[in-house]
Amino acid sequence: MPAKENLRPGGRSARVQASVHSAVRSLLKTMDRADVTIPLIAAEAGVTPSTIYRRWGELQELLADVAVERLRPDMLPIDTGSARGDLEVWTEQYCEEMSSGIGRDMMRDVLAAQDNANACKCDAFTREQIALIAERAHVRGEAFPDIDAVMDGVVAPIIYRILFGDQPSIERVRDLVTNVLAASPTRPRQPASAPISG
Amino acid sequence: MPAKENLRPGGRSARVQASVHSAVRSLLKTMDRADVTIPLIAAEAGVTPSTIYRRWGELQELLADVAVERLRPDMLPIDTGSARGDLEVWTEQYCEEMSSGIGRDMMRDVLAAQDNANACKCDAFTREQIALIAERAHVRGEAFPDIDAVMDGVVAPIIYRILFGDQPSIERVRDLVTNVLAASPTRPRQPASAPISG
DNA sequence: GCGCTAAAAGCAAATAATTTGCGTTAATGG
DNA sequence: CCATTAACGCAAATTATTTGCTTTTAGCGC
Repeated sequence: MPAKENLRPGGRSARVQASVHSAVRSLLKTMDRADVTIPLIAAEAGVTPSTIYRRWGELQELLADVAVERLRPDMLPIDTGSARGDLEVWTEQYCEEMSSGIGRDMMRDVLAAQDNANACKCDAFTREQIALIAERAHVRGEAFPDIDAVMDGVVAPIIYRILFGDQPSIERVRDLVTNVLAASPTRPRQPASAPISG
Repeated sequence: MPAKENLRPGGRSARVQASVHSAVRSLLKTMDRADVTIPLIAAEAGVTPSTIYRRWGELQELLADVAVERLRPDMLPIDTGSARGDLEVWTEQYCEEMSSGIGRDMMRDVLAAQDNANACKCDAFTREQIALIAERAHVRGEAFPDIDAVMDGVVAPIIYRILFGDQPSIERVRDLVTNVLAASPTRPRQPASAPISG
């Protein structure tokens, strides 16, 4: 159970959490993640190791906790004037960020933790960004696919490739965007009239 | 650096590796993975802990090593007589296996390791299975999409959802298969849409 | 504000995991 | 069969983790 923003968000507790997070970020900048230990973080943060052990349990949870904060989008998707442009630009940026060494590491930290709440959060962040683009498209009167379609057609392939070895090229990313925009123009979810049994 | 099948695959070394792997599998059956430690595995396997430390470095690598073996497909994709049937049945089975508690854990172990060679292996396993289905389709004279298209359109969405919180429903899995078969009938890579009757 | 309660932090001792140096075993190659 | 050396076992040294207890302080009713 990562403490995070539950239980007693007041003064000292919050200060300790901030200090620990900051220590982790700082250490990860200068050393290999394999060499980062809880006692080291504690020293850097100016707290005792047992505080970290009691709050986060193990290094993995703490790293996931820090990573998810860094994966939180810090800006609105760029408005290019068109849905296609918005999605293309956002996707390329997202892909670049995630396939960078830091992005990969953060994603791994989030997925490696026992608690998958952080992974869900990352998914939610991404959906929110896409929802913003979709909303803008709607306001403009443009067609835009379902969020799930974008997740399946664009986000999932990018993440899969990053996690399982490949680095998606920019051309492939553009293809993914093209395909998802071509496939489901505006309808919520209606795959086809198929002979559904059961 | 997981030792695995490099360097001196002979008698004793191989025996130790097998014993350690078996010990890990055995322990994971009866206890929570959070409680599995290297000294415990060593005791179960009848080796000294330092042997494990020297060969695998850390628990995470050993777990990844064991997990990738369990993720290796142990049978050919079922031949249903048609490409669609083959892909549907294989996909459903794959999805079920991966979204089970054990499948999830194994995938997490593979992704959590520093060394991403194991993750690449998993990807390769999946591609091989799909290649077999594709080949059968080819022999039958049926259209079949590019392997990459299947990875992007079917495998990636399933894995993404499993990793990031959702469990894909069987209906969605069927939709994914339907869409990928409809989209790119036989050509390597052509995002165009043509009403083709197979 | 003031004190009460308990959550969270600190400290230090106890326990457990990891690393390391060195001697031994046994796979590999000639 | 012998030489070479990777891999193992053992045990001591180091480092990380857990835990019992004390102290600090946030949250809350008055």
